[in-house]
Amino acid sequence: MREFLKQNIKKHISLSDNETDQFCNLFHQKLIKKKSFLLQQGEICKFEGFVTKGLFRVYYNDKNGFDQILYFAAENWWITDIDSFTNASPSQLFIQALEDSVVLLISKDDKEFAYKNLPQIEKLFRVMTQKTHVALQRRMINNLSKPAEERYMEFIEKYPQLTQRLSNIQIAAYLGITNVFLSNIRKKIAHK
Amino acid sequence: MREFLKQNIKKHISLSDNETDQFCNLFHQKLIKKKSFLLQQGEICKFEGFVTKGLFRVYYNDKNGFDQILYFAAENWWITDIDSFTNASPSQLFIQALEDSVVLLISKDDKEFAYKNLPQIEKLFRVMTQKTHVALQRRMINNLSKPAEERYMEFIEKYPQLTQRLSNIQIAAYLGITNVFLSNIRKKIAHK
DNA sequence: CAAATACATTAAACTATTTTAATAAATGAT
DNA sequence: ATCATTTATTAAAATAGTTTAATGTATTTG
Repeated sequence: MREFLKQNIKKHISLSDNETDQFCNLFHQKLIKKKSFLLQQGEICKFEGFVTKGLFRVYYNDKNGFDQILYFAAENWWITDIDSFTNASPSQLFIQALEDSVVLLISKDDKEFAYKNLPQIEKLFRVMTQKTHVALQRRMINNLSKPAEERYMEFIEKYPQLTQRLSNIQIAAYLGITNVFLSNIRKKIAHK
Repeated sequence: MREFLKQNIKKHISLSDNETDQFCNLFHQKLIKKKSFLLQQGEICKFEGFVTKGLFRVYYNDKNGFDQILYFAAENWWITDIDSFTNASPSQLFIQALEDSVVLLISKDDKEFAYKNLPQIEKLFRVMTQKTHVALQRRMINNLSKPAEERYMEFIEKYPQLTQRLSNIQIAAYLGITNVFLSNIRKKIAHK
């Protein structure tokens, strides 16, 4: 369903229907089964994606085997490893479906084509990257200045629907704590 | 000295001399004395800046009075609170000179003017924002997956010149630890 | 140059978070 | 339906990092 993609684009910039169509036609749909990977550590990320159904986690697996989740992407979210994609360097990240999912993917060549031929697309990605960056900056401040309990409370408040769809293991990996410690936090909160 | 700015731009995109000049002429120079502020919490950030001399810290002061440094900006680095600047919202951040400094500033209106009249500027900021975002993403992974000692070692390795110019208090605030704990780490390292 | 302020180090007590391990409940696969 | 795997919880011991406070040294500032 490219409709969701079109709506999403128009949330960021104003774009003629014609240009919108041209751009959206560069995307190809792909189905990803639960637990399979859209990207694995060491691969070069060759796509930028838009989730139309399902849920992904984008994470880093450190040398102790510990997963650190950078972000989740459910319906209407974009996913890529922007580092690997833009620099054509081996990715440090995994992108895995946590549910049976559907994404619309655009290749690097087609994106370059869009930059050249659809002038507004440059603005679209400038604006989107800015927003993503602001979000990450806010999260960075949060992570560094607030204790885990507060971060957990804010997470379930901010993403109630996502909380339902995620295991506590995943939420802990996003918050940067162990699932054991998250369990303690939950117990403490429940007693209030 | 707009020369540094021009060189910096050409590191990101290719731009005609004419366009480069037009864009660079939109910047105004400002001198900032050591310890004074380019931006304070609560203000709306009305500029995007390029440091030609000196050193700044961009930081968040949390409710416990603890400083959390988002990044440093020395010569040839850009500074702004992109959140406050793009959304015209009150900033959560302080930007303070740690040395007597000089910056080139562009206002929001002039930047909008550039977006409209100098088509390549849209690309410039898309590319720069992408790079900034990649850097922050890498730092996020680092922060969450490595202990403070390792992060400190990597910091002094990656920014040896900056290390010389910064107090350990500032470095600790960047690493997200107390200066007391940094002192312990340094002692431990010295004994090796 | 003297006084005041900022900086770096150390120690001791404290708190947040991890690690390991065991158990029970929920979910998934054959 | 059954067996295996994943998930959530709990407890106990260990570790990373904070807090407070004291001390000496370096750096500013009047």
